[in-house]
Formats: sequence, structure tokens, C-alpha cells
Amino acid sequence: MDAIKKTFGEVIRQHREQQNLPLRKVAAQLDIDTSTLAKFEKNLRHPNREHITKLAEMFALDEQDLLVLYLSDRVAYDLVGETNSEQVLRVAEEKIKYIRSKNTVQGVLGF
Amino acid sequence: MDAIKKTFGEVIRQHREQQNLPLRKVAAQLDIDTSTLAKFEKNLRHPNREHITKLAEMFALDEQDLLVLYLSDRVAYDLVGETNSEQVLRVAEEKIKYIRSKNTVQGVLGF
DNA sequence: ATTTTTATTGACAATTTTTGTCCAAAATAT
DNA sequence: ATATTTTGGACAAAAATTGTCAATAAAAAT
Repeated sequence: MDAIKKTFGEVIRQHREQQNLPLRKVAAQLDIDTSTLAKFEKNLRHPNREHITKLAEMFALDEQDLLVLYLSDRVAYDLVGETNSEQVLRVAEEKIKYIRSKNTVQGVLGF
Repeated sequence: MDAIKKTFGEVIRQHREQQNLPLRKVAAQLDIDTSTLAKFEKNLRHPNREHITKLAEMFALDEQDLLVLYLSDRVAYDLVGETNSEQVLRVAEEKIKYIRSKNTVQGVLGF
């Protein structure tokens, strides 16, 4: 009920500190600069899928949960400045369902 | 109940055709190339806020509704490929509320 | 208290993405 | 048939994003 309110970066940092790992070590595993990881933790740079996967592994987190955390950050950030954000989310949900119901088959979508 | 399932581009085109306006005329008002407008209608290019405002004016649409239509397209497009899109939307909604409750004042957000 | 390690941050070049236009071809209307 | 409209690829320009470096600060260790 509170975890939901943490950002991707906050969660990553929390876990890293819990294990007393310096940026250096985690960054090494991700094959990135410590600076880049520091920015992930401050949400100043965006990790890619591979980064997310590796971070989930390292901290024994459910990858899907971590992905949801990350994606919801982005959506929230995009919409927090919009007055109608709730409506946007509701309409978006309907649209996603609708699009999926049409493209029952593969992944590529005309949209 | 069905309008929700239309994209921004589809709606714009619908209204333009209803009024028998060629791309040329609408594009002129927006001060863009006909080709650009054609792409807006096919969701191959993104209009900016000013474009949306002008389009709402031209077709006597509620600007906020049109904006919701446009933003929800983007969110839907971003998430339609994700298995956990519904969860993402729910978490995003909570986050938006949370962020707003913290930044009760102005617009700039640390995030 | 000094040294060593870690974290922070801005600046930067490189890459990627997005943008709008031009142009030629296709479609439609007159 | 001619004129008008629409389409879509290619393109350069602009904008956004990326990851690193390097200098600095902060923290921890000795």
C-alpha cells in the first residue's frame, strides 16, 4: 500500500543499500557507469529492458513487478501535469482492450 | 460508447470529411503541410497542443475532450504491447495522486 | 585527521527519435 | 481528360535521450 508510491529508482536504491552494495558493483553487473546507475536511481535516466531484467535478478525481485513499477512511473510522469489524467487513463484502458480484441493475432499493430 | 474506440486521427478526419473540407484548407489554418495533416489523421505524426486547440476550434469540439482523446491514444499505444498494462494504469493513477498530494503547490515536479 | 572509497552533478558528444516538408504517384472528383 | 485531393517514401533539421567523463562533495575507513 506504500510500495506503490515509490518510484523505480527509489526501489532500486533501497534494495542496493539493503545489501550494502556500492553503485560500483551493481553498475558493473549492468555494464554501465556508476554515474548512469546513480541517475537510474534518481530517475534522471531510463533503464532499458535488459537493465530491468538484470536488476530484478540481482535483487531477487519479480521482473514483471519491477517492469510495472518502471512503466507506471513513466505514465504518471507524462500525465501528472494534465488536468484530465484520470479520464485519459480510463479511455486508454478501453482503447487497449479494443485494439487487442481486433489484433487477436500477432504483435505488430497498425494503430 | 463507440467514440472512445476511435483514435485522435480518425476523429479529426471524420469531422473534416463531414464538413467536406480538403486537407488543404484545414492544413492552411494549422499552418502546416497537407502531408503533415494527413499524417496526423493516420496517427503517423503527433500534433502539438496548438494544433489540438485549433482543431478543436475548427470542428467545434471540446478542447479537453480532444486532448484526452489524443493523450489516451499515446498511453494506449505505449502500453498495448505490455502484458501488465492494466496494472500499470492502476499504479500510475495512484502515483499521480500521490505526486499531486505532495506538490500541492506549483507545476514543476521533482519526481 | 588523512586517506580511500563512494556518491553526485553538470557538461558533453553520440545516438536515436521525432518533426515537418517536398515530391511524385495514386486516387478521386469534375 | 483535367483538375483536385490524398498518399507515402525520403529527407534534412530539430529535439530528445543516452551513457560517459571529470571534477566535486560526501561518507567511510583506517
